[in-house]
Amino acid sequence: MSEKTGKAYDPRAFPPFAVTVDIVVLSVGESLSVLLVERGLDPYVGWSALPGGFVRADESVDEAAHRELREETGMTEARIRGTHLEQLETFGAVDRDPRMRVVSVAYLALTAEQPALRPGTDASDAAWVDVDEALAGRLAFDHADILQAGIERARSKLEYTTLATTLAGPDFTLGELQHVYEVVWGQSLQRANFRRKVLNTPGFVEATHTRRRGRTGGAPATVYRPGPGSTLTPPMMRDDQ
Amino acid sequence: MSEKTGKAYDPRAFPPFAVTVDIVVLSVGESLSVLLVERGLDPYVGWSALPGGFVRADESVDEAAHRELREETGMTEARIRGTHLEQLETFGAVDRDPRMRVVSVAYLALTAEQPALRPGTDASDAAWVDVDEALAGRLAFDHADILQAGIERARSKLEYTTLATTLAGPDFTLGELQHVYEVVWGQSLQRANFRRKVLNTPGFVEATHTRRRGRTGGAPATVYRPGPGSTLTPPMMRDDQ
DNA sequence: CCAATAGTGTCTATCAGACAGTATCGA
DNA sequence: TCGATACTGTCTGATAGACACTATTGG
Repeated sequence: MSEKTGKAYDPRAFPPFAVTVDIVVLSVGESLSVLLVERGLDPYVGWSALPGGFVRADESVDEAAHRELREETGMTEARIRGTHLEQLETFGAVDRDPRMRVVSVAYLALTAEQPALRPGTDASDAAWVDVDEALAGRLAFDHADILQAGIERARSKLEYTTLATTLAGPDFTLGELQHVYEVVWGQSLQRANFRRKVLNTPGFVEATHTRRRGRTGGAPATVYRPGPGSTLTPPMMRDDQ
Repeated sequence: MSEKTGKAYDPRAFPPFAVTVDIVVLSVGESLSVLLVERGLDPYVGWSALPGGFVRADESVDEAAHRELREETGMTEARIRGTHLEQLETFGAVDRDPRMRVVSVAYLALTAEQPALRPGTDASDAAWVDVDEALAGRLAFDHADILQAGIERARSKLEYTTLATTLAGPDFTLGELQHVYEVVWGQSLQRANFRRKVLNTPGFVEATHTRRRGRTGGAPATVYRPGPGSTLTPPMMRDDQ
């Protein structure tokens, strides 16, 4: 940071802000869903909101995001390690919180399937909600904007990174990985072309030489795990929208 | 934002933060350069720093970024309108400012050529510095990290958006546009292929039906202006690095 | 003339889109 | 047997990489 050069500086002269983190935790099951909590306090008491909280004086903003992910989602340590967390965007409108001036640093978390929410923890009021439902209903504060930004970030990240493997779980079949793409992008892909792209991209996936049977019949599928690569060049293509 | 659900809430119980904006203003002349100001106050007095300042109580963070861009760069209104400004990333390490807890929301600005810095304004101490020099020398606070993030954002944005036209100026020849890519990416491109890509991408550029003579001989080049398109699908290709 | 830049054309390799076809499972 | 899924192969069109060639300027 840097104040306006050449002017006198007095820290107390500048308005105090509260800084929070809010986390868009996305997961792919039947459809794309987001983790929401029910607010127990004013304002917006009883409304659905993204998990999050105030940044403490002795922790960085990134650390606060990790802490809130632990405290508010009830995810196990192992599940947290398999979760991708990145900074999304900062929301700083003047009136976004009716109580006081609050700037929120939003984060995006991508995690496999639906981690079991542990009852009895701080996350006992957390629930997975279909993103379409979440956007159609009412969310506290400007959380609908934040959720929208998170979804769009996730959509574009699947294009040029291997992050879909994080959403597909510790291991997965190519059919399951394709399902992740189809659910996040909201469009169907051609099986043969999808397989060719994934298997011809070095470092995307690694075969585990085991097979998995589906529930509805069909030949058993090879199980893969995430490969060492992180970027997709050229990217996975999707129809413009 | 949302505090930890189910716990008592008292705004005064949460630590006060100062919130600043810092702007990475990039421009392409002979090489890629960044606008730096010399700090006139402690800490880091006399050091180079990114332009920026505190967010006021009655303005949004985005508004603060626009205001600082006006106040600290000495750019004319017309130049400001031709400048791209977007949020980059938020830096929130605990000890990034020795005085107090400061969270900085960094912005990236892309502007044409080197706008004349108006002496006698707040920007009288502002100067364009080669980004390599800026990164090799010392910058105040964590501004080297912020600059690095800005450069990388600019590099990737040229791949999949038409923003290079913003850096090339209100109008430009294809040679000038290619020079923007080569300077930002630090690699040379094949002329014929670059021309084909630009001209075959609908909405990238529009011919003005005027021609411009260079300084070192050569045929006069057609002058283009930015087209209505904003995204490049498929993206402009560059060698991995 | 030469150097430098603008602009065009072409061959090739790669890759995405589309789709046909075979193989292996559960019911 | 049938429905469903896994997996392979192939044709075509679009496009990037590489490079050769001509045209027009200043010196």
